[in-house]
Amino acid sequence: MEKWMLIDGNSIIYRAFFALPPLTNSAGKHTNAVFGFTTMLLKLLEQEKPTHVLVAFDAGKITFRHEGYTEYKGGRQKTPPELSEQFPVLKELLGAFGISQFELSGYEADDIIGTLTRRADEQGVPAVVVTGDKDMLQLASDNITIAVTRKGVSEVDLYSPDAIKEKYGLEPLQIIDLKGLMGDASDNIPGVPGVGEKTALKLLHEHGTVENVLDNLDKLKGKLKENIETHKDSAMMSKKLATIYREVPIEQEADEIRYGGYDSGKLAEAFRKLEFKSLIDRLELGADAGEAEDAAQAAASELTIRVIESESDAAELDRLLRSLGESEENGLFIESIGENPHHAELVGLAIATEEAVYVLPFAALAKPFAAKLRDWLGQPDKPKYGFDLHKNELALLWSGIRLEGAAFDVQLAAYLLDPTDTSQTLSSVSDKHGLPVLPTDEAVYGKGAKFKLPDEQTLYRHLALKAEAVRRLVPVLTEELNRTNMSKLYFEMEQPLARILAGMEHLGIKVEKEELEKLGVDLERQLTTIISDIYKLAGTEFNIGSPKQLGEILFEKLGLPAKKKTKTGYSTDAEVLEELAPYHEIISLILHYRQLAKLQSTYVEGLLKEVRGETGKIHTYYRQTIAATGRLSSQFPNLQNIPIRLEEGRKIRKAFVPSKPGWSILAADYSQIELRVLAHISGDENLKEAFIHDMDIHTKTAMDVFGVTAGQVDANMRRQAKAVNFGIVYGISDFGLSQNLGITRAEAGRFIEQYLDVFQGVRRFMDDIKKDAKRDGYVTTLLGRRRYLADINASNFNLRSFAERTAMNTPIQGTAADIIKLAMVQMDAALRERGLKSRMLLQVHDELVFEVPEEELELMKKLVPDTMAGALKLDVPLKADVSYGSNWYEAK
DNA sequence: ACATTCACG
DNA sequence: ACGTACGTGAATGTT
Repeated sequence: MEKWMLIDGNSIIYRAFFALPPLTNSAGKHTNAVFGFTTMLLKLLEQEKPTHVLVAFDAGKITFRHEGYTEYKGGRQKTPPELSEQFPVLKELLGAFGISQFELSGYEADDIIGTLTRRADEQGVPAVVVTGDKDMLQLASDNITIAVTRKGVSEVDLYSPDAIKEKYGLEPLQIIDLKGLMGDASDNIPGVPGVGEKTALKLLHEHGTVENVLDNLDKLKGKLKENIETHKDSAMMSKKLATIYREVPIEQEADEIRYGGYDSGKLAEAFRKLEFKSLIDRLELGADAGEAEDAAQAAASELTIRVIESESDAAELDRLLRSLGESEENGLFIESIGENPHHAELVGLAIATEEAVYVLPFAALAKPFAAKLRDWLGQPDKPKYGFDLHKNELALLWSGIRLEGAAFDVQLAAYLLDPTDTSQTLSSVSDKHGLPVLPTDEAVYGKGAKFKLPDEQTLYRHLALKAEAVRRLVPVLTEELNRTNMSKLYFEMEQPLARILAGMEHLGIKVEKEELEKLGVDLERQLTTIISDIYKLAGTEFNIGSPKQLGEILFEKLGLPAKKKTKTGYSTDAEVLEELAPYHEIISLILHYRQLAKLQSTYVEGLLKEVRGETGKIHTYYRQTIAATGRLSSQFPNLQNIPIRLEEGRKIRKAFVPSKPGWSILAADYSQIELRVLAHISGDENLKEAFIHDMDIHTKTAMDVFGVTAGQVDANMRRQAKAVNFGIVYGISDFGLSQNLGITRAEAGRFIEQYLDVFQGVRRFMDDIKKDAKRDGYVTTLLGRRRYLADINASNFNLRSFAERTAMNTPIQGTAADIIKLAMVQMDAALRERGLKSRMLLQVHDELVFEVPEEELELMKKLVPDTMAGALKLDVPLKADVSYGSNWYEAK
């Protein structure tokens, strides 16, 4: 039994575009409308099971409707570019689905669909029309059902003639009369002024058609009568415009829109390009199923996989080593379980060479017979081409196996090529750079609670495929780095840094548990008191840590004025509470509670959990491939956010001590590195001058912005100038600055104007960088690090503004990140060359922390700041301040 | 799994 | 008119 499904392409893609939040793939292409269209399509295909499917599109701008009424669809906003670019994508995707598409010059999608429904009626074939437009209800009949989207495009209401009767009390064809009277703002159909849906329905229930209403005008009275009288031509024309034309000369036969189901392979490929991962999973098109599975199997079957498990495989091992000796081309993949490499469980490794892929379970690598392979891993002159070698090196180190000789790291390179791409699995990197489909780890291992290693055969095959993917990605990414001028950045900075980080992390920093415990006891005592005080003031016990319960107490029970709201309820963040402080004494207690609770849970208890029993040290894990600006990040635990701003929290730093008695903690931090970078890249003479004379930059800014002398700058002026400087670095907006300073937007705007007048080079930089970003789609740091800005040309104000601020901030923050990374590479070399015992322990964005033996203290007090200041030559001097003490707190 | 809050530069 | 400061990670509560 035949069943047709006729889809109003334009209407659905428009609705989907406005209903879904912006969505882009990693190449920056907008995909939200296509995604919405696709989910709706899949749902309806499933629900309706049509034998024929057609998507109709409007063609061209002028249709026959414009002939009588040139304003038809006038006043419409131009289609946003984010949507226009999705039309060809959708058409291509429909191709992959195997779904026919029609468009016919001079006609709209409605007319094509109207014509086909007429045929369906004539032939007695059932059809469903899918649209976002209620006009189409006029096509409903015993054969024809209209599916109108609701809630964006996620659901549809089905209208049969009976359903229309029930809802409007009208026959399908009377929908045209309805439009004639009430008009349609979106199509610029005028109708009759003052007549909306209610009135129009009342008139039609009485008289049936527009013509009859006009014939019976004498039965009406007042303003309504007058309106219809004067606009009767408009009513008739509107009716005509709303009438779907059902005689479009369509040559195709029904057979040509027959739908035989989609080809999984083609659809999977199309979804992958669009990065519709959830849909791949939903249709089980993923790498663990169907075509992709076949592809993976095919790829694996083309590989020669040699498994080395025990001493009896010694011959294979020799072969591997010979292979590695003959050609330096290889691909190394080391599998470990767990995010934290300090605790990772090693699973196994695979090495791809030109002739075969060798796989060893980790147990085999640890055995005596594998000594030669372990040697190979540790030899700096034997090149390794790997994936996340930093993590590999660290994980192996804890098993006493060294990994040296990094020649190329696919993950690190992929990060430089697009630091905003958050999916850094080998499978996604491989996919993104055009290699054949690789099963995802999730497909092979499962995720979360379901994580499980598969049988050996599957596991070995997976590792082999990954090693082979690494081998094949190396030349591709090397070439990409060349093309984007990032080779130097990669080979001279990021790759050497990876090893340095692994060394710092493995070394760790000593923490006095007793010090933290002491602080913990003290905090506990204070918390107990404060909690009972809060309960007393609230008149009830509740969970202070629950924003929901706290909100109820403050804003309902105590009746305090609610300022901000979050998605889920009242906001109770510090900013809100500070404003409420004058109203009730409970507020300051809550703020104090929050502060102490944070210290206790995150810093006392959290850090204590991370101290290794054997050594009394904490080992953080720096991640080199996370931050979009090029900064490092720190995890397990984060040692880049140890309290310092408030004295109570700052005491936490007393627990961070040197690992050897008599040594010191030495810390050096860059002074105003971001503003110095700005002075350099903007070339602003005034700002450069300020740094060349090493002036207090906030005082200098206050002098220029307020037009006063140094002596006239008071603390408040300096504070405001400091906020302006922060704003400049973040990509200034008057609103942001006004929020920060608690002043009006107009005042903030004047500050900014004043600033940009005095620092005209900065103004030029801000303007130029935005222009460059719009032209190129990315911005770069001084050393050529790139960041793509997908939304820089968006029509959505918010998205575009965000991208513009990012365009201004990234070169500044990113260049500062480049500089300290360079300093780290140089410091590491300096310590080595001079054979010093001092060790670099931590990096906190603009600060480096060392432990230093007594006899090297004098030297390091000079070497560290000099190296940091000299890391990169700028047009302004760089400056680093150094301090030291018996612990990190004292090094201030 | 997601939202809120808050610690750092 | 739009409604924001840039970049992170961890703990806790809620769904």
